[in-house]
Amino acid sequence: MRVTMSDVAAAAGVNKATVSRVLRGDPRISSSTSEKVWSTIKKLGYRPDAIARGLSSRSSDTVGLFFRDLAVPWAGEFMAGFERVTSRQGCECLFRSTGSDRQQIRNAMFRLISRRVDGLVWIDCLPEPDSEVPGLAVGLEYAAGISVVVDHDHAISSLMALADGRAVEIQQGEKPLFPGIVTLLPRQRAGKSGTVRVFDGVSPPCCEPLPDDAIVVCTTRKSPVPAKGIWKLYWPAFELGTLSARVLLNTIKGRGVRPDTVRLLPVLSGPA
Amino acid sequence: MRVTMSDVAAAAGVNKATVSRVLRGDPRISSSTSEKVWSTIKKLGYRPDAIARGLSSRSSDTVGLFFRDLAVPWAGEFMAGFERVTSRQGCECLFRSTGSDRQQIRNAMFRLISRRVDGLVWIDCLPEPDSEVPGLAVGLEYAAGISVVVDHDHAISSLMALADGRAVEIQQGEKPLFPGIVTLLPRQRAGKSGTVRVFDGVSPPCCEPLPDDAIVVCTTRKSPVPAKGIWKLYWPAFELGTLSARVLLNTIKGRGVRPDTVRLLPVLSGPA
DNA sequence: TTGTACGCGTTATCAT
DNA sequence: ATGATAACGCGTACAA
Repeated sequence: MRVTMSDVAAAAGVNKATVSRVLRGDPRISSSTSEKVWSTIKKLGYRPDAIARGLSSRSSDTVGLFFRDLAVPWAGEFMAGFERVTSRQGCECLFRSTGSDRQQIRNAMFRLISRRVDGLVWIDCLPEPDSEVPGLAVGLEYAAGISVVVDHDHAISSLMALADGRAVEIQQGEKPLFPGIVTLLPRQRAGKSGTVRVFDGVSPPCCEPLPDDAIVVCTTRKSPVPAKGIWKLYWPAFELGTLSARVLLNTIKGRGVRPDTVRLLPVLSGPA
Repeated sequence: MRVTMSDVAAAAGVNKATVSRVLRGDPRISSSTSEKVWSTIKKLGYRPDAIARGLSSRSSDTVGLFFRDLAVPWAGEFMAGFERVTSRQGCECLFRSTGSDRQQIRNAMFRLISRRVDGLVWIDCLPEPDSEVPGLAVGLEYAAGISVVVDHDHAISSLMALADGRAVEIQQGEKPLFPGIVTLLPRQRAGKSGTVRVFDGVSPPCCEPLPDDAIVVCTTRKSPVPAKGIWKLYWPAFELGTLSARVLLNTIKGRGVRPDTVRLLPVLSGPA
């Protein structure tokens, strides 16, 4: 049988409520009682039960992550960042891969809500309006609420600066890191010879750029390192995770977060 | 206020216990009562509370995933596979990135146990012995329990078959998919000219192989597609996820699973 | 077939 | 500063 709070209370000769207060660090507990309780806690190897706590406190220190598609290469890195922040706050994370079917998404959402999640993160999909808990959109802008996104404009600026008059060509695969970024490319003539070739979601065909050319691959920090001599446009997956976690936790705690969009800057970095 | 089981019972004019039985599909409930209860459930929009259920049933329909390093490119794909199976069974998944520090790992473990997880998956790290719940090792073999791994021997066989007398060279990056596979390579002379060059965790330097050569990249299904003309050795991340989930759920349900190692075969597939 | 009553482990609200 | 006790929402023997 597991050691419960009652066991501790009995062994320490105090009331359950007192134990609870000691655990929560209630200031109006005498240091003698506190020590007594703590020592019995350690002696008995007591560990609080998060489920029971959730039942009576009506919240669970748990958040849910909804991915439209979990099977993207940056998912792990994002979650790593997210988890780093939440775990320090004693908060656990559930995840779901939802796909695009609205009904399935809602089913998944209700399941998590029945788990009393304190908040939901919607990654590359739009928050359902009636989620009953604080929500945060990641990747897609969401005018009706809070969202964290990567700044595509800044990516374009960096590329144009690198091009410095040369032509810029962007090639994207099925699952690009910067979806739709091509439409942001200015429609101007190249003033210099040479081309900046950008590969997003596809491997570059060759790694030795021609003399005037520059090759840029879009990648996350932890992806397998591409060969030398090429530029990297980092899509900040990890940072997106840590930032999302901070924003969500603040929202949950009710720290003044109003509907807004937070933008993260992708970093263009030179060849090794 | 949320709709609870008592509300449904009161509205339907029956006892809480009856509602509970209807929900669990207890056969000894009259169909008339059952219909009555179901209709009130829908009318009131009642949704069962998983936390409360967990408290009284002493289990939570939740499992935990421990990654030594969550920030690997295949993490999402693995989780997608895992989640596909668990979600169909009404089971939710928590995740943690633990790193290699033993104490931190144990802390995280105790946190999840206090959440009453029904089982734990240890991805690329060894299960702690006193986890109190069923465990499953993924990636690393774990003699003392159940593990699911990718068959490195089979990978080598496939490569040797492809080489067919040519030399085989394997280059690995910091985070290879097949760690340690180089040591499995047979130490025999090449009988033919040409080389099979294998890249695991690093991008191939060039994508147009020499006439006699063959280029192989180790990858998962959903990674950005490498250029044409090269072979792929698939590391079955998604399948590893689905299989792990099945094995773990069976273990939890106590379906005869004895200490054993399940091996998944990587697939070597020709150039597009 | 259905109702009663207690237990699950904690938090919170009264008292004292 | 601490104790007693009632929620919290559900599962489940046991009774009817």
